[in-house]
Amino acid sequence: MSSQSKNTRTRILDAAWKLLESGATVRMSDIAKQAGISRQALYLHFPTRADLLIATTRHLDEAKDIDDRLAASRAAGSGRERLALFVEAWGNYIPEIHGVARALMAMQHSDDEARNAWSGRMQAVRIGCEAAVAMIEADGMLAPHLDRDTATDLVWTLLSVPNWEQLRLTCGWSQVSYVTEMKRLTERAVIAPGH
Amino acid sequence: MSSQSKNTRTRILDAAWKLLESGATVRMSDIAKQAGISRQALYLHFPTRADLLIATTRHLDEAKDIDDRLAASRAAGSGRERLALFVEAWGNYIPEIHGVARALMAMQHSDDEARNAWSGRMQAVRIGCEAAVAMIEADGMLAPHLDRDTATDLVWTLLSVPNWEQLRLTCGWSQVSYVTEMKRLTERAVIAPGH
DNA sequence: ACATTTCTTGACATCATGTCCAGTTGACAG
DNA sequence: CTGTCAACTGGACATGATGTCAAGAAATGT
Repeated sequence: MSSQSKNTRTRILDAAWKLLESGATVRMSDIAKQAGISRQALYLHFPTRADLLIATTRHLDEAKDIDDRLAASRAAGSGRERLALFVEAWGNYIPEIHGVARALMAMQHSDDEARNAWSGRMQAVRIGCEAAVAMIEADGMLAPHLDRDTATDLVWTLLSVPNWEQLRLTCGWSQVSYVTEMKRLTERAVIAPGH
Repeated sequence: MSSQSKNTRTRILDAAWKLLESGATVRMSDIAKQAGISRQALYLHFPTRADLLIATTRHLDEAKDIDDRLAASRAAGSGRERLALFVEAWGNYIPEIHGVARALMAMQHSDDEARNAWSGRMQAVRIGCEAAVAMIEADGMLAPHLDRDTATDLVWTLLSVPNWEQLRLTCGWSQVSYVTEMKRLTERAVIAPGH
């Protein structure tokens, strides 16, 4: 892979990123134009649209240091704190990836590859949820009627991208309100009353 | 509109209903075949796919008496009870309309008409949420940091179809668990602690 | 029996993805 | 300077879905 090829690849990913960020419907030809190459050249780098979108999310993850940001919650001294830190990290990451996420979710229904890619990424988020829930459980603060899996399902679902879309875009909440309210809501969902 | 025409229309809607219920991807030609007519005849009754899907939801609403079922929560003696009854009514309605809902949500990104239709239906659900929240507020039990709109947004978001899909299909929850947990969760989300 | 509405058949337009191929350009090696 | 290789271009084409159009068949009502 020559350096020119790397440049082109990066130009494509940046172009896809920029266009998707704007929220518009993005065709392969739009991305090609934005990257300054022919539509066919896209297919020399990415065999399908799904591949391109998936590569774009990885590109974004790298650029935005998502791993580091999510890992920050590991420093927490309590389960409750860890949950709050995780909600903050993930909740503030959503808007940055929302354009790509949206495109990938829209393809889920028709494309297996896209579905697997997105579900894999969400599974990673679930692991973060589980770690916080496990710590809460270790602290003896897990709501009595919940087991760890169920509690993880709950937190994970609360933190889904569609929920962010609804509160933030449909209901018009600010990002700060969203994060604040999600911290409270996830706590109340899984931490035993009275703690 | 002759009676034969009515019959055909109904046959189409029933065909669409049945196919969508199965969860598969449904083309216009599939619906035509299932209804026993030509693909072109569909367009004599419904100008576009979106129109057909929208008509199918209305057809379902009628067949399933959704209005009566949602209205049942109006008999509640307290805000808390009203919320529980609403969660139960709507939560148990979701699986019955899920096939059509799924198709309509998938079209949202590309079709204005579909987006408006779906958003209109969701707005009706929001009104049900708001009624419950208003009664809770009147009972003096609304969580102190929430106003009525914000609390309604929260309950409404918790009860969204994507959340149902995630818990029920992705996480494998039973319908009973979903409803039970949603009752608890919506309560904890909007009712002041200690009540 | 006639007229009108409904439905069928088949051809066609459109739009996006993805494939194929012949030819061009640019960099680098000998 | 020249030949080679890889990346890229341009154009044509296949596919699959929605939606349109027009000519005729069939059923229905009067």
